[in-house]
Amino acid sequence: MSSTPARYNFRETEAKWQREWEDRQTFRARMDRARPKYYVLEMFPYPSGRIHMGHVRNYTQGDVIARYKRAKGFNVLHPMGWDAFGLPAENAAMEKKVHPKAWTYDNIATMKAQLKSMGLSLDWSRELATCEASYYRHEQKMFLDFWKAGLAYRSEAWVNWDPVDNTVLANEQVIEGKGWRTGATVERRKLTQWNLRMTHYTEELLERLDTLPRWPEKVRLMQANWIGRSRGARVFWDLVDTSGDGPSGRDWGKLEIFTTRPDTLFGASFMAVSVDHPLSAELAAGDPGLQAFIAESRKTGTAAAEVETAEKHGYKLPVLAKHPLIPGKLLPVFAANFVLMEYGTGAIFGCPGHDERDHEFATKYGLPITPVVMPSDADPASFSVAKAAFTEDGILINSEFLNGLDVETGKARVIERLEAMGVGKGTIQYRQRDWLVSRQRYWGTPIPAIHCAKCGVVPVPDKDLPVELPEDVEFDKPGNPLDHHPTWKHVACPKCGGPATRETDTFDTFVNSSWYFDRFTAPHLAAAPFDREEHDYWMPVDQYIGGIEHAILHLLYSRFWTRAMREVQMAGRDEPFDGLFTQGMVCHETYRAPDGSWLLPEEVERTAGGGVVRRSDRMPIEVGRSEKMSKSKKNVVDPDEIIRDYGADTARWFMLSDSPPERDLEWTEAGVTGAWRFQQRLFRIITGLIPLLPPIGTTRPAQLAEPAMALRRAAHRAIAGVSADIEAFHFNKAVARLYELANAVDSLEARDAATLWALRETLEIFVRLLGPMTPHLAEELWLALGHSALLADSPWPMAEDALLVDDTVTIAVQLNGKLRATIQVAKDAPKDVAERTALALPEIVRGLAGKTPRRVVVVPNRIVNVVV
RNA sequence: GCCCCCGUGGCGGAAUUGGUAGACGCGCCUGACUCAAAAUCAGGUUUCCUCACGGAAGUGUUGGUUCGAGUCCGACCGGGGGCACCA
Repeated sequence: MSSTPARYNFRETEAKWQREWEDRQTFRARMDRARPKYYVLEMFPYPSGRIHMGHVRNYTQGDVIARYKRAKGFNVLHPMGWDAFGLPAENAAMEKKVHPKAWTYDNIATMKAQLKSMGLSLDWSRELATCEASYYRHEQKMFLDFWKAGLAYRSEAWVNWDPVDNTVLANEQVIEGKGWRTGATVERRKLTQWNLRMTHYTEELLERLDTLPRWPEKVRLMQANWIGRSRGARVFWDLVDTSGDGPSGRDWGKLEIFTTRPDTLFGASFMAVSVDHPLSAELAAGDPGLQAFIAESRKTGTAAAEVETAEKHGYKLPVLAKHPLIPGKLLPVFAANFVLMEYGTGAIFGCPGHDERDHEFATKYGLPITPVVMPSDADPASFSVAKAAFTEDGILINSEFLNGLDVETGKARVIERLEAMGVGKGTIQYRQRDWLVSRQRYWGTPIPAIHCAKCGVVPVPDKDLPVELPEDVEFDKPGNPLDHHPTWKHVACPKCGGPATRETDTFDTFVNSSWYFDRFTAPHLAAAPFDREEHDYWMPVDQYIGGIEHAILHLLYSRFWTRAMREVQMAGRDEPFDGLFTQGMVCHETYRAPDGSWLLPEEVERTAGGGVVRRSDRMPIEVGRSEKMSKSKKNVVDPDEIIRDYGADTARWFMLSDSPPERDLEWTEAGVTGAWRFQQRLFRIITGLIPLLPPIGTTRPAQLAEPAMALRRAAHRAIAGVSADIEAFHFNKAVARLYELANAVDSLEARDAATLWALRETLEIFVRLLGPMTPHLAEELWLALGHSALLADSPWPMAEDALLVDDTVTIAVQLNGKLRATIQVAKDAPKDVAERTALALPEIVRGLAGKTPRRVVVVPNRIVNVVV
C-alpha cells in the first residue's frame, strides 16, 4: 500500500465552501418565469437562544430537498427568518433585566451563526424577523382590512386565562385544560377580546383538506376532527312560567337547542341549559340558590381528570318546556353543570334512554327514562334502558310516526316534520370556533385600534401605521407593560380628535407566523406585504417541513389567513402549503444520579463492563428511556459541539441515516461516530482513486468488460434509487443506497482503462448524489475530481434506462410455497422455460419423490411455485 | 370512551401490485496489521438441530383467504398519537 491519504479536514473544508457559496450568492433566489419554481420552507424558529437538534433535523431535511430540486433544474426559493415575538423574551426581561428586543436580537445573531455553520442552501438576503415594524406594519394593515370586511370583531365572552403567562389563550391553545406553552391549568374569565372570524371558512377549511394530497393523512385527520362537523337539528321549545301560583304573566319565549339525535325526541324527559346560558343568568337575578349553583359549577376546571370525575348537577328552573311534537307534554328545565355554552346553543333536551350523560342525570334526579330505540332483534315488551343508555343504531319505538324506522331515516323524517311545523330545522354544527387573537402582552404586534369614549372602537388610519411598540417599558410590575406606559396609549381619536386610548393588547404570535411565507416572496417591499407578481410566481409553498405539534394551531391559522387575504383581494390563493411533511422528534436516553437529579449525556460514561457511571465520581447512575430532548431532563446534545467535533456533514448524515424522517430519531454517540467514520472512509476511498482516473471528458471505451458494466449498473441504479427516495422523503433509504455504492466502488479490483473510465463516471455520479446530504464533502470531492464549476451549480445525474434492468434475473423456486432453490433465467423468459428449469432442479426432483406436480405457478421474473 | 397509527434480529430499520424476510448501518465475534492499543482492512453474525452436507421454525398472539401472507380480512394483546360532559 502507498502512503496513507490525508485525513479529511472538515473544519477547514466546511468553512471554505460556506464562504464560497456566500461570496458567489449561490443560493440567492430570483423570479425567473423561464424556469419552474420550487418553494422549500422549514418552519421558522423562535429565537430562543441556541439551535437544538430538532432544528438540525428539520433544516437538514429541508436542505436535502432544496439542493436536490436545485440540481434538478428548479428555481428554488429556500428562505429563513425568525418568529421573533413571544413571551420568553418578556420572561428574560423580568429575570435577567435585559430588554426583550436586545435579548431577541442577540439570540438571532447566535442562532444565525449556528445555522450558517450547518451549510444550508438558504437565501439569507430574504431574512426577516416578525418583531420588526417593517414586518408587522403589514400585519396591522391586513388586520384593518379584515376588520372592514367583517372578519375581525370584538366580543365579550368567557375566555381561557393562562395564570402563568397572564394572558388569554385561543381554544386550540388549551390542551387538556392546560396552556399549550406553560402547562398551567387554564382559568375562565369574562373579557372583551379581539377575534378573527375563522368560522366563516369552517366548511371550506374542512372540505379543502381533501385537496391536499401531499399532506400527511394524519394531519388532515387531526384538522378534520378539530373542526368537528356534526349534522343534526335545532329545535325550538316554548317555555311556560311556573314561578307564580297560577299562570304568570312572564313570557320566557322559546328555548333553542341543538341535537344530533332528533330521532329520539319522543324519549325526551327534561331540558338542560348551561349555567352561562342567558336564561340561567336572567333567572339568577332573583334567585340566590341559582346564583350559588352557577358559581359552584364554574369552579369545576376543564382538565380532563376533573371533568371525568365531576358529578352531574342540575338546578331546577321555574319554567317548563312544551314538547313540540307531543301536545300537552311539559318537561322540567334545569341549569346543568355539564352543558357547555360554547357548543351548539348552550341548551339541550335530555333523552336518558339513549345518551349516557342524560342517563346519569335522569337517574340522579328521578326523571323518567323511556326507550325510543331498540336493537332490531330485541323484544319490545321486555327491552329496557333503565340500567344503561342504548346508543347504537336500531329500530324506533314509542315514537308515533317514527315507529319502525331506523335511526338515520328517523332523523330525516322528524326534521321534515319539525320544519313543516316551524319548530325546528336541520343544521350542521361545528366544534371549530373563532380565533381569539388578543394577548395581554408587550412583546407582540400592537393591535391597531383606538378606544374613544365618544366614537367607540376606531381603526387606526392607514397613514398612522405602523403602530410601533414603545421601547421604554418596564417589567417590574405584573400585567401588560403597555398598560403601565405613561404616555404611549394616550392618543387623539382619529374620528373626533378627542382624547382616546390605544388598544394595549397585542396579537397572538400565531398571527405573525400565519403569513411569513407570503412575505418571503418580497421581504423588503415597503409599500405592501408582498408583490403580487412575485407572490403569484412563488406561492404556494411546494414543500413545507416542520413538527407535528403544529398540525392544528399554526397550519389551521395559516390556512385561515390565506382565505382572509383572498377575501380582501390581497392575494388569490386558497391554500398556502401544497406539500407538507412532519418530521419526528430527536430523542436521547435520560440519566439520573442516585440523588434523583438529571445528568447531561456528557456527564456520564459507559464502563467496560457495560455499566453507566457518572464521570466525576464513578457512581453508577440510572439510565431512563429515550425521550424528546429537553432542557428539563438534560438529555440534550448541543449541535454546536457536534459540528465542532465532527463537522456539519457528519451531523447531517447522521440525521438522515437509519430513522425514517417522520419517526422519532434516537441520538446516540455511536451513531455519530459511525457517520463520522463514513465521511472519512469516503474521502479516503475517492481521493485514493482519483489519481488513477482518466481525465474529464475522456471518450467512452468501445468495450466494457463485466466488472465495469456491473459498476455502471450500480451507479445508475443509485441515481434512480436515491432520486426516488428523496422525492418520497425516504432519506434513510437514500443513505443506505449510498453505502451500497461506496461498497461497490471499494470492492472494485479491475484497473484496466475501460474500467477506470467507468469508475470516473461512477465517482462523478456518487459525488453528485452525496451533494444534498453532505454538501461540503461533496463539493470538495467534486473539486478533487477536476471540476471548476461548483457542485451546487451542477445538474443532477441522469440514469441510463438500459442500465437499470438486468438481462438475467434470479427467481425463487418454491415447493408448496417453501423456498427450495433459486435459478437464473433470461429476463422476461417465457413461462415454460422457467418452469422446465425449475422442475429439473435436484432440490425439486428430490422433493417431488417421483410424484407429479398438481400445479406449477409461474410468475415471470419472480417465482416458480411447484405444488404437490 | 371515540377516532387514527404502529408491533420485523442484540439495536435503528429494509422488503414494488401478496412472490427469495432481515437490504444498509450500528453493535458483537473471529482474523490481519501492531510490542500493545487506537484507527484501518478481511470474514462472520435471526433462532434451533447437525462435525458437516443439510434441515426445521420464524415478522406481537390467534384464526382465516391464497399455489404463496411481514403485506389482505376477523378477533385479541401491547405501544404511541389526536379528540373528549361537543349533546
